[in-house]
Amino acid sequence: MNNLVPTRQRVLDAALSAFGTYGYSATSLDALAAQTGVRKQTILYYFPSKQALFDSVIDAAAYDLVELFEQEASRGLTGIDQVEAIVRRIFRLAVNRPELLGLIREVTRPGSITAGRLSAHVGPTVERARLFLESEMEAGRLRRSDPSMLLLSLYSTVVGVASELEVQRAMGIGPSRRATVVRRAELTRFVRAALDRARRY
Amino acid sequence: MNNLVPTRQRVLDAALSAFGTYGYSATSLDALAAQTGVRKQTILYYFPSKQALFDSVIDAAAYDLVELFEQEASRGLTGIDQVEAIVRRIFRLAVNRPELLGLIREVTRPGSITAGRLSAHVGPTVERARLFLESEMEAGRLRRSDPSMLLLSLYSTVVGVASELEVQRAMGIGPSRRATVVRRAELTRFVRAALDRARRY
DNA sequence: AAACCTCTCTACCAAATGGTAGAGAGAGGA
DNA sequence: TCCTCTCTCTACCATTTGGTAGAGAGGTTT
Repeated sequence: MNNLVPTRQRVLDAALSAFGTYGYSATSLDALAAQTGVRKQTILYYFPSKQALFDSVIDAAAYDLVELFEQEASRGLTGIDQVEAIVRRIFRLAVNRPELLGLIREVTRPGSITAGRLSAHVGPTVERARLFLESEMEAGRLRRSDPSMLLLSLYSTVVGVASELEVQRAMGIGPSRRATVVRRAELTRFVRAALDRARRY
Repeated sequence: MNNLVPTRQRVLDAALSAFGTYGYSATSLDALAAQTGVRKQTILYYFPSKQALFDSVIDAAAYDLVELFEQEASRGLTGIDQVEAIVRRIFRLAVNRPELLGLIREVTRPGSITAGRLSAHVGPTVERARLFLESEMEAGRLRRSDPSMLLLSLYSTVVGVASELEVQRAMGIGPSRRATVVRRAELTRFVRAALDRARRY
């Protein structure tokens, strides 16, 4: 069929999308096969089992994430500017590839099977981010606090605001282009306010 | 068996726990039945289908949530103090009943089937929270911004920090009692910093 | 006692699911 | 030409899943 993209990659793409949107259990190999325009056994030719496919999907997603971070971090910004640049990047990611963040949610859920795999990939990048925050605090460019905790707060806030579409709907925030822009602007202000070093307590 | 708690309630409890931890698809009625010490058909006697059971679970969870909020909001605190009280409450909830927040995640996921049901229940409470933030901004007790967006940011941050255990592990934050206390304290500082009205831009 | 209601059970079932076995088609090298 | 390797297919299978049908036990009402 579509020979521009090799079958294996097409399966991987469809799997990322489905796992990230509906979750591991709610995604069947048959559905995946139908979506890819191939038979289920073709999938099982490239990936020995559903779990193996999931692992490969995680690997691919982790690669994309790490690359995104390293690329953004290599521009040499400092303090809040660097944080804001990352926030913008994640936001764009949430708009363009919501399944990717959905997949992370799926992997990091409490009852997850494959907990450690993602951490193993992104671990060094997380550590790098932590060190960055720490040194920026040291240099007085960020409010002083526990860097790990700050990272966790940032992660929760950014990924949540960027991807919790259903919650947004419940809060009366539309999915329009304009609302998205406002959302990002407000998120940036929120993060800036939380990070700014000029505190009085 | 356990006749202190009626069967229907025991099924509901087990279902909330399982759905919130593993998700809807990953939870089978058989597993639920085994956990409750009852046959699958007994479950289907009380709830005509799996989906109906899920709906009932959502109703129950929404009731608990709304009650928690109304109770906390009726104490008449103002400004950041009120926000902080709610944050503490949600944090306690995340520690004591993590499945409940997990269930919300499950319901609000993009590919969710039963999206509207939860919103219908918590809608008025959300609106009340929004009005509170708005009036507190008006009174100059909170940093001025879009109340809906602020609510979203708060929600994401608090629920995330409170319940993203796996992410925390990846960031080197242990699950110990002490770490939990630190986590809440840091979260409070983060939120306070973001909400405090004394901004310079 | 008879009828009824509430609750839980055993016995099934059709469909979907992840996975196995192996055939066939096509390309390329010997 | 023949062989081999890569890839996708058809055919099949055991298990699990949500759900139906209906019996039986125990209590309450008539």
